[in-house]
Amino acid sequence: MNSTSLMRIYKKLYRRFGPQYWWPARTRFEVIVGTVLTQNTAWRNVEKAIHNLRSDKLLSLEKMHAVETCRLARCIKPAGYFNIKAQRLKNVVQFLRHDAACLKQFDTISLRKRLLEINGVGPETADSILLYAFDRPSFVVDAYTKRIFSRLGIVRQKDSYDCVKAVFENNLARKRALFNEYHALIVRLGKEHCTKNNPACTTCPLRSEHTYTR
DNA sequence: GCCCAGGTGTTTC
DNA sequence: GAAACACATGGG
Repeated sequence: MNSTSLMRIYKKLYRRFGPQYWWPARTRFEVIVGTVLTQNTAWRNVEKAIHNLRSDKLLSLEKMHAVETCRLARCIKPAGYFNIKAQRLKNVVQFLRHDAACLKQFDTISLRKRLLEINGVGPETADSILLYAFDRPSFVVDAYTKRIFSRLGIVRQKDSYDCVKAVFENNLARKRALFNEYHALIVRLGKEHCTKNNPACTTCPLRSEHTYTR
């Protein structure tokens, strides 16, 4: 594996799919809400939950802080795990209310550590918040990333989150815009070509990247 | 009815 | 550490 491979793959995806304009949300706060709601959940279900939150005018830091957790849970029901996610949203809101003002002074690594201290914010959620809400160059690894790049022989399925993240961050220019577009394109590819029971297909833009050893 | 989807925390070994 | 389990809805 080398840096050229990752950029070549990126360019193939970009040529095929074009810009993805991520994260799909109207505000930074909505981005953060989405990162929690989409945990192990199909995005279409997250959209229903976001719609409910918008209808109930809960898509702001102070409104979400003020609302009762059980009402928040009812609102986000379509996104699944609603009791847990309602509490997780409350935890994130609490963090933002106390620390939003001084977040700018932290470097990306320190900010990531602070985010990971929030119960309900794991590495992927933290990186998504950093990249898509805070404009920090922190590469996001998700299930699609592992599935696609392990099939390409670039990482292993058993590799840790931080290991896969390092492969990308150490072999790409540390640019927010690149990390943003790359992850978005991986998700686009994953949804259309790399679901669990669809390991390879003739229209996959990366079909020529597979090395078949036997 | 079963499998899957842009994870995370807790428990247990 | 890492494996097993709980958390839950909606679409294919």
